[in-house]
Amino acid sequence: MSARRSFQRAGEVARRAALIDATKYLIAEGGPEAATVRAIAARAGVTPGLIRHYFSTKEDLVAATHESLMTGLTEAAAARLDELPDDPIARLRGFIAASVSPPVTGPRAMALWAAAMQLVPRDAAMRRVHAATYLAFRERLEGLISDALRAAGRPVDSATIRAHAIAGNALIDGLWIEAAALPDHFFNIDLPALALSAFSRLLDLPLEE
Amino acid sequence: MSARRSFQRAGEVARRAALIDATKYLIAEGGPEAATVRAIAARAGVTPGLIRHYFSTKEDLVAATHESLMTGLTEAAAARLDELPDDPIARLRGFIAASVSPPVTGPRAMALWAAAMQLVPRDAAMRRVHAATYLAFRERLEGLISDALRAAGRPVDSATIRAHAIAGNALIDGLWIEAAALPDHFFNIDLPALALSAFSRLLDLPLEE
DNA sequence: GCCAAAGTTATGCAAACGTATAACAAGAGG
DNA sequence: CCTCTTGTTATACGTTTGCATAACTTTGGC
Repeated sequence: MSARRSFQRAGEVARRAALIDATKYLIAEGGPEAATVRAIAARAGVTPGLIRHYFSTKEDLVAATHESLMTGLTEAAAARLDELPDDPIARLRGFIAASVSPPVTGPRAMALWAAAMQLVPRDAAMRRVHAATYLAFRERLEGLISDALRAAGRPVDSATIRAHAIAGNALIDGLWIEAAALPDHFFNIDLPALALSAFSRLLDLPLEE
Repeated sequence: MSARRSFQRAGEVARRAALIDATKYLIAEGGPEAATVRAIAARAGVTPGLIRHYFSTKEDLVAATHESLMTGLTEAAAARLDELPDDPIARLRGFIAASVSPPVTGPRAMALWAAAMQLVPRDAAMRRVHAATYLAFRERLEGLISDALRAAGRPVDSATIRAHAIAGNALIDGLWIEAAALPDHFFNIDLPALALSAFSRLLDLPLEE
């Protein structure tokens, strides 16, 4: 009786990805309290015990989920970079526009991000992941800004560039957060155009088409 | 033995307020998962059963808490505006600086804000409250920007001012969120100075001292 | 001063939580 | 075809959770 459930081995990368995806889905859909080990396992098509086999604790899984989300957002913004020409200004323009366009914008990413931010102030692992991913994005932006200014024959002072990257990063973050939180109010606003216009004045460097 | 604990009747309004305050404190300090009925009751100086006497369910209490929080934040922000001097540029400068300074900055405010934001995408009531408070803040900023530009003898185009307010609001939000989330990376950065510098370029209007 | 109403406490319970441990079975190596 | 490894399931434990219920105690009205 009670035949043991049959299964297939999926390998570490696939299983970790499945568990992280399930966690993302559940948090986005029902908040962190909906992402119980049992619900995550059920959605990933495995039994709860397997979570412990790949993540030493649930906190680990949540931290890995946040890392996946943040790197995913950064990659989404940078994905089109390779398709762009070598022109540094066009590259900066594409990066900014992609950062405030779908799929980065969208209530799903927002809910996940907000859930993670709530843990950052008091969970050391989450803080570490967040610091690393935040800085990765900012340094990417900083490099693009530096290249663009240099190409425009502008002096490149590292402290100034750093300040530009911090402010620019904050501008991007604020824009996509607010747009995702209130889609109704931003539906008819051209967010990329607004972001590029603001960046142009921020850097005193024309970025609009 | 085990003498029953003595108590005083406090009335509905006082008890409800005490329970809501306790919930706020606990969520700010330890996140929603720290706000258990037992912890809330302990902090409010009552026993857990009393919560059920004033709120039919814990969800009721949490909803009442968020409503209290949001309206409180709006009132606090509005109150600050009246303390600023008459000079439009000084008013704008003071508003920006205050928006990226304590107590707005700080992990406590961040945790509360993140807890609320996380509910916005899937809770209609929260979305309504958030929209109202966000727009109230943005319109204040828009008015201050408009006054400052007018005082500087600059043309005031309403569409442009609106875009400036959206971008400025995003910049402020992004800055205080990131500073609150990663205090270690921002503790030696003069956030008000950075914000004012960025705003100066954004508006092409000198705001620094 | 007593009585009824209601505010408050005390106790208990069923369910769900994260985690630990052991049994099993699938798939690769020989 | 067999065997060993380990990915995976199954079961269980202790804790904590939200909630229900009954007992008690304060307070205001008569």
